[in-house]
Amino acid sequence: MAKELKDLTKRSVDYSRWYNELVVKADLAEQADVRGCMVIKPYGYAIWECIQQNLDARFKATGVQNAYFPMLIPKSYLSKEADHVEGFAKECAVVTHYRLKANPDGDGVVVDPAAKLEEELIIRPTSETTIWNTFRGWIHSWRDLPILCNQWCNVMRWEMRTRLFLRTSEFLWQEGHTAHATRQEAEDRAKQMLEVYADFAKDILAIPMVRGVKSETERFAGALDTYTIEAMMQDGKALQSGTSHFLGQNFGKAFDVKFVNKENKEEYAWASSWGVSTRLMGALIMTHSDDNGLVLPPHVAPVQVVIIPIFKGDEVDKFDEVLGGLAKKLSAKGIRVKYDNADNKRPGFKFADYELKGVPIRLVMGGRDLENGTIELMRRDTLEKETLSFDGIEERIPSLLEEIQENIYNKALKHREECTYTCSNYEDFKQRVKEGGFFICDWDGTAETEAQIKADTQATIRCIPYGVSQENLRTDMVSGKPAVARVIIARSY
RNA sequence: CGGGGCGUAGCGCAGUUGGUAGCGCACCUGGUUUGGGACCAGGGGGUCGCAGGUUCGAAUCCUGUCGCCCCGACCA
Repeated sequence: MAKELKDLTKRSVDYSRWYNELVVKADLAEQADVRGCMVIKPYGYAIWECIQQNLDARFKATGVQNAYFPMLIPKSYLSKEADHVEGFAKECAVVTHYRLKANPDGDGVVVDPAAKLEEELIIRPTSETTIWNTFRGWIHSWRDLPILCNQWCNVMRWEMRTRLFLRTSEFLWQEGHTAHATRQEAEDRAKQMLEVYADFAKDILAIPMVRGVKSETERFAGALDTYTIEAMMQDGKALQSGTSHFLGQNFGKAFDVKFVNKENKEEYAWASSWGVSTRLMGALIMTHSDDNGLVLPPHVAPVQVVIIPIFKGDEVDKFDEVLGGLAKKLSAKGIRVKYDNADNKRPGFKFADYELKGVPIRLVMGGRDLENGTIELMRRDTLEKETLSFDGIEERIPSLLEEIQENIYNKALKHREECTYTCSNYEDFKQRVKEGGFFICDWDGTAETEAQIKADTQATIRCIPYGVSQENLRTDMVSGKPAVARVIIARSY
């Protein structure tokens, strides 16, 4: 595996094949038999749970509460917001019948034509419509606002081409939906949640995110503004990792959600929505992995420390006592630790396997160490080995985990910075953008220019980034017209 | 929906001018091993995607059909 991966990355011929192999071999997920769908395996799901728990706590700290809305949406709801339906209509799975019957011409079952639904139901591609239809009954007065709701669920979008974690027909996500009495409040909430996402990505996933605003063509269907966090993968491509939308009164109007304000006047409610999905798993994998497999930042690693004894025959008892005790001490410190004394796998196999799975720290003790009172420590991020005194080793682990977390983040940040360029010559741009990287360019603000760039290079405007000066704008490199914004352009997943 | 490719054991593949269906990994049994993915011996497992056709004989040739993968358009 390691060798195969190495060859692939070295040649850089097929980053996506490397990615696919890694996802499968590291036991994260596999392609389901059902078209475009994915089976998330227990190890992959453990990482997702860690993401869920941490994000959920952050949402709640901002006053958000969890709720659940139905998976099936009547077709008529979807047609109420014009832009929204246009954006999603092409990728909806539709339920038309509610019953099967025995096949009269042979084996198996067939759809019972008598069980045709009067109104078709759509499997949710996102829940704005059904939630705003529900909000109508919840919102009457300014005193009912704001409503800050989130749901963890699955959604379905019938994508033409799918890729494990990055784009599957069905995916797991959270979608937050808020209703507010004022435009300002809704807009602030959309921006606030983007910050929550960016902080989470940095603190937990060790992924540096570019925050910014989408151009009109890249905006969510039905939004007035879409805010985004964009990460750079190791091949220099961008990955949109989370979005937050200011929806204005579009859904308030479409679903007739009105309230009486403090001045006793009727007004439509203002909305935001925001989401991140299992795509974050893809971001995690493609940001940090190396030739030996996955590299997990300690804060998302289901196993942070693995302890492996090397023993002959029935010597295992001696190690169980010493290393079992160490495992207990570490887990008393809140560290997720695994003691692997299985005798059906050789040590070399275990080393390679835990590296493949990205476990941040490995502790190994053999007969020599037992005599000398030492233990070998290896950190996954640098692959460096060190022999340390066994006594007090547990004191060193927590700070080392933090150090690893930070190092992984800094590595990713450095890579992004090294692959971010400013560019004002279109011929030069066309050559270089193929190789990947973020290109900071001045843009004339027109969709024509965006379309031209996409047609020539497959690259798109990722966002108008925060933290990049918008002063002294020059001319657009494509049209030569005066620029209205400084944007990041890149090829993306 | 366009352009390319592939369907042979659980997975990855070979199979020449048509002639007894094979290899590696995984699996099972026994033994020796165990400081970087162990070795030896033995064993089980396949209507060659499906349906027709040509032929004494088809995984192989022909026709049809179904499914999957890759590259585009669509997209978090």
